Amino acid sequence: MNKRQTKDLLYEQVARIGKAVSSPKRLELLEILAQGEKTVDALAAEAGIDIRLASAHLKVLKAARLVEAQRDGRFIAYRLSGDDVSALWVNLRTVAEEHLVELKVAMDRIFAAPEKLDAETRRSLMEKARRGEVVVIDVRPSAEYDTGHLPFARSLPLTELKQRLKELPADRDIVAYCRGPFCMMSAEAVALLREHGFRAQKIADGTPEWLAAGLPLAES
Amino acid sequence: MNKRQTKDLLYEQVARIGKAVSSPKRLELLEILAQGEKTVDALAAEAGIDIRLASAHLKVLKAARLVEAQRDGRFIAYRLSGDDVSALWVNLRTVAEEHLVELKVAMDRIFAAPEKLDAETRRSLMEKARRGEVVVIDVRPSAEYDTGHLPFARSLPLTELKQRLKELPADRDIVAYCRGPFCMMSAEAVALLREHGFRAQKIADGTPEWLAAGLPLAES
DNA sequence: CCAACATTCGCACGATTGTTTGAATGTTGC
DNA sequence: GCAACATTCAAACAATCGTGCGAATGTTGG
Repeated sequence: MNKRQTKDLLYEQVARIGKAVSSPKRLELLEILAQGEKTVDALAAEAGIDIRLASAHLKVLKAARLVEAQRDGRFIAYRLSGDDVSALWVNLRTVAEEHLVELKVAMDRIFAAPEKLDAETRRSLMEKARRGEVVVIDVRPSAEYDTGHLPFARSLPLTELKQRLKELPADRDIVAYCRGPFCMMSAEAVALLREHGFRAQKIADGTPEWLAAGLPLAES
Repeated sequence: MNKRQTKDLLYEQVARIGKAVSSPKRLELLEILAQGEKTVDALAAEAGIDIRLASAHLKVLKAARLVEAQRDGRFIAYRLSGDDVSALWVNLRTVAEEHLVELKVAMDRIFAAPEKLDAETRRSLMEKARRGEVVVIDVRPSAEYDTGHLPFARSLPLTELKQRLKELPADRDIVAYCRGPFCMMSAEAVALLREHGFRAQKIADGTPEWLAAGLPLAES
């Protein structure tokens, strides 16, 4: 085998990963899976697609070894096959945000305040949360919180927020986060909190971004 | 616009990046461009494709804003549009190496000794090179060396190596590197050096890997 | 066996992609 | 205007993909 054929073979393998992440729906599935393992049912519902289409996309992702499946009773649970896959999603999205003007303007229009964090801000937020100066709330479904969450964050799912407002302090800053920059749950939470007189703001980070930045998550 | 349409729009933008990196040839072009800017001619020759096909692929990469073009006299030079693109290439290749068994066995077969480096080894290598305990040689074309190279590395292109063997010490370890894990130039250099009695070994890193690891490059 | 979850198959439609080839067109330096 | 580099166009072929839908098939727990 000559040099060219060898090279072609190598790049072809990497392109398998590229092909797997070349579909919007598959990217959405990856982001959802970055929040923890899910069943096909849950994934299809979350992504707004037919369960059979979800199954087909998952098959592609599995063939590229980006996800793995494990049967759990009557269900089959899918999960990312490693933290590096989560990091790849963050990397792809970051490159897109950085270079694609269309994405920039779309995000500016949807999310009024971006609240991107750098390494310094992340550490200082964690410090303030540890000292109780701010309250960090995780507004994702509690199952995703259980899989892993920001240190010192408490679980307060968006669906339960309205009923549990009294658990929050009115005299301290509240910081909400959800799945990441594309997720709208934290924005909705902040809107609701401000309506009720709380001092609330959101951050763009989710657990994948936190992890990709080399910071630790908390479990349970 | 409802929530679903909004989400679809966001993921669609990220998928533009995914589509751009879903072709083996485009990935090869990206890796070549990660070594420094090149003309269409040079890229086509390096990747072993027709100049018109290279032009078409570059058009796709430009549409995804992964590369930029600049006219320089009669030539048009292409370059990556940022270090994050180089990091994306490293990330994609790493995920592929980590998860795709086919790629693992192919690389084991081609490159006998992988010589992957971790953060610790990288720093210690740089230290030893600084103290002159080892000689680090960059066997890429000198133009690529000029764009950026590992600190304390000296340029010794593979094409000139045979004629310049007397410049190398016979009593010290020689470490060769080239474009990265997929590049075969350092392996060829090591084979040639050992034939002539030198103590030589290669490392898998190229400048993109060095950069992605957060380490500095040297210029000039 | 039944119910629930997941996958597969077949079929369809439209759309896109990669590649090759010949020819023409732009752009620049001289 | 000529030569050199780059891009575009047109045509053609094979191949793949996304999607949607109906139906069937596996697999598991009860």
